[in-house]
Amino acid sequence: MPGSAHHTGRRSDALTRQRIVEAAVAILDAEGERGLNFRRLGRELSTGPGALYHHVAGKDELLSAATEVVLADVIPTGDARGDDAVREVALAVFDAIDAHPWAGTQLTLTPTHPTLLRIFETLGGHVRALGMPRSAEFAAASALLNYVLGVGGQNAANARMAPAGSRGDFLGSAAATWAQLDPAEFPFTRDVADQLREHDDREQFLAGVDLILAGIRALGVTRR
Amino acid sequence: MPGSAHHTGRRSDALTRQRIVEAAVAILDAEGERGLNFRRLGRELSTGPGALYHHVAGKDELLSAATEVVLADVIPTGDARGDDAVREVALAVFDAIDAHPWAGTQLTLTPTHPTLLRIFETLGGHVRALGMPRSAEFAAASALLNYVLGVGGQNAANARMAPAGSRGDFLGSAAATWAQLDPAEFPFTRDVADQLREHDDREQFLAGVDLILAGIRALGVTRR
DNA sequence: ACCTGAACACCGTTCAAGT
DNA sequence: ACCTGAACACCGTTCAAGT
Repeated sequence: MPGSAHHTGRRSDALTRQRIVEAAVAILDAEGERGLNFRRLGRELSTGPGALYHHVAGKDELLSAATEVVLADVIPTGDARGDDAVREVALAVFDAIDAHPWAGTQLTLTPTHPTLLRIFETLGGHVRALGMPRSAEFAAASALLNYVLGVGGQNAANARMAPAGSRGDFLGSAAATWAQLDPAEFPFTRDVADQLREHDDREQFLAGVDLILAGIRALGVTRR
Repeated sequence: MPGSAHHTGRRSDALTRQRIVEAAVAILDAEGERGLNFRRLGRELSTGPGALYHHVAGKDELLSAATEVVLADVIPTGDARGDDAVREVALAVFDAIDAHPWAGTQLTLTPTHPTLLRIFETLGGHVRALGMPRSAEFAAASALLNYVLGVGGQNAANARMAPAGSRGDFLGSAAATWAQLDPAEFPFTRDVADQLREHDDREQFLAGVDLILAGIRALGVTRR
């Protein structure tokens, strides 16, 4: 933090793109997509809504920038290889969306988001290292990305329905609903109601990643 | 409409929930989420926006009902078994979302949508028939559903960016962008740019389903 | 009971006027 | 150049008044 000696209040700081995006992230984390609007954001930064347009193009760009902020640094660039490397990347994205559900919504809504490209590249690199035929790499990396985004989107939607720490209640009542379904029409869902109540989202997410990884080995890997 | 003494408007039929939902589907199919609003819908049905609230609770319920209309009947209840049955269900959902992208967005946004329960049940029933251990069935069915929803969400987002028949151009220019990426930073994505241009969405979707199915066989099937 | 459409409460965005 | 906030154009929803 270089610069000014007097640090008396936030009003003394100039309005910058970075401060706007950070304030947006704070509002989004605290209240979700619904809480963010330009009047509210202006109030938070002690200015009017119009001022923000000197630094961001509009709401879409603001949401995109906020998503970038919370996702850009989470993709691991460690030295893990093979299945573990894929798991590590997938989990990092899962955890980031779990912490910032609105970012998950955003990613599923904007297929051109720069962060998606970086996730795809990282997954693809690790998939390539598994030794599939070239012709199957693209499909495998896409499958992993789409699965991660699918879970992220559902996670974000669930967070919207059970915002606070009411997650347990939400799962519990959903499980109760499942348990009371007509056994003739919903035999499977009824049977797994207990597993819904007790399951761990993160573990189950990883189980899905492992399923795809096992499929890659079974279908695609050149002999080892 | 000559001779009509009591009915002064030009509306030929009474306003019903079904007619409203059908008109909404028509607008959504023609112009996407952006084209649907209560004033427009009222105009289409020769009435004011307020009249619609006598038949639908609000916009959320209207979108939910519209999604149900285009997805309820597509889930196959045929006599396919095993992997083919799973593929059939997944493809049916894929095709429905491909034909009505806004419905894909809706499904990824509302995890409690009744259609999701039916898709989950159907997938789960077919997964169970594969003979996995009970403890793994829930995770496998969830993985399939999340993958289907992930692809559906991305598909819907792509449709929003390339609305008309401009899909080829969209893919082409995306592939061109990928081909020009920095080979040091994006080696994988750069290499698969050609595959992006030439790939078939439906085939690639099915490849992902097959990956998960192969994983189920490799990891979970009881028969050894 | 059903319908009507003006009115209300928002919210993204613009722009003339200020510093 | 940057900021301000009133104003504009929407849009979901409500409601008093009509049939």
